[in-house]
Amino acid sequence: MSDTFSMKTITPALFDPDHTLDCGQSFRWEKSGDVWQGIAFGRRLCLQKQGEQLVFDCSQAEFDSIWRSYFDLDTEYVRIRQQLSAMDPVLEKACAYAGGIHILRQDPWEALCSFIISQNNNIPRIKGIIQRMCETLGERSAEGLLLFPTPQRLASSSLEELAPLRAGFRAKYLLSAARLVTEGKVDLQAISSMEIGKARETLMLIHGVGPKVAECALLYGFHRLEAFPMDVWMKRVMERWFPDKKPEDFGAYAGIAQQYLFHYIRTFEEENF
DNA sequence: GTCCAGGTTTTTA
DNA sequence: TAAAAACATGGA
Repeated sequence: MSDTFSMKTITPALFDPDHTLDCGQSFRWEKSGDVWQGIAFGRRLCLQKQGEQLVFDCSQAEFDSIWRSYFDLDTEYVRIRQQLSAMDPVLEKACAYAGGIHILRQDPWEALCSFIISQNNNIPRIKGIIQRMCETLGERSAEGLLLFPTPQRLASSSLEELAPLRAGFRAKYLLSAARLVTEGKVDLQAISSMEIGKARETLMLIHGVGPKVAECALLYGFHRLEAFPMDVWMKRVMERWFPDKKPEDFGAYAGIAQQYLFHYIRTFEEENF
């Protein structure tokens, strides 16, 4: 954080980078000291809180063209939280607890790969595999930043070439994704505007993409806020607090409800309330 | 050594 | 069809 000239400071309503960048939706952000650092859409960003303010180490132009959208700063989370809170007392608590989380607008391809890797895996290892994937197959930007590998680069790799990633059985799933995407059988552009059932069906053409990974890709990669990933934690949430509810009962912002509840129960369990 | 990790595929009954 | 087991890897 040096050049004050290129700083962009904002005071967003309750947006919390700590919650947002460390809640298991993205895997290329690291915090050292008070500063978050990460790469997205070919740009690197340093970000830190200063009291109520949020300091972005970038120009106004870059903030407007990339980060405003990436951090989803124009979605009305205050209104959405009010709407969700009114639905249910537990959801109200989750909103109060985890309401600083925004659903990032990540690159669809990167999010898809990330959640293929996430299956039956833990977060430190997911981050490691993605890091090695970038080091092994990613190109460098003009500024020397390590970019996420393209589908084309991955599709032209053999299983042996992917061995250094130590992705285990997931390596063949990544290849399937890369091949179907480059062949156009899974058209990421088209998925963005598909009816959600059709979008799920299309993503699940990939060998190694089941309902949960498809749902994560839709929520975190395509910003489909009605998507509701049902993992082991969310199954506990549903059994314990919403035995008579189904994901679609949470409405158009089910995905946000899911993210808040996920964060809520995980902390809840860890701290042994 | 055993268990587990934001699941999916394959095998078995 | 539904329930187990297998799948790679590494940290606790």
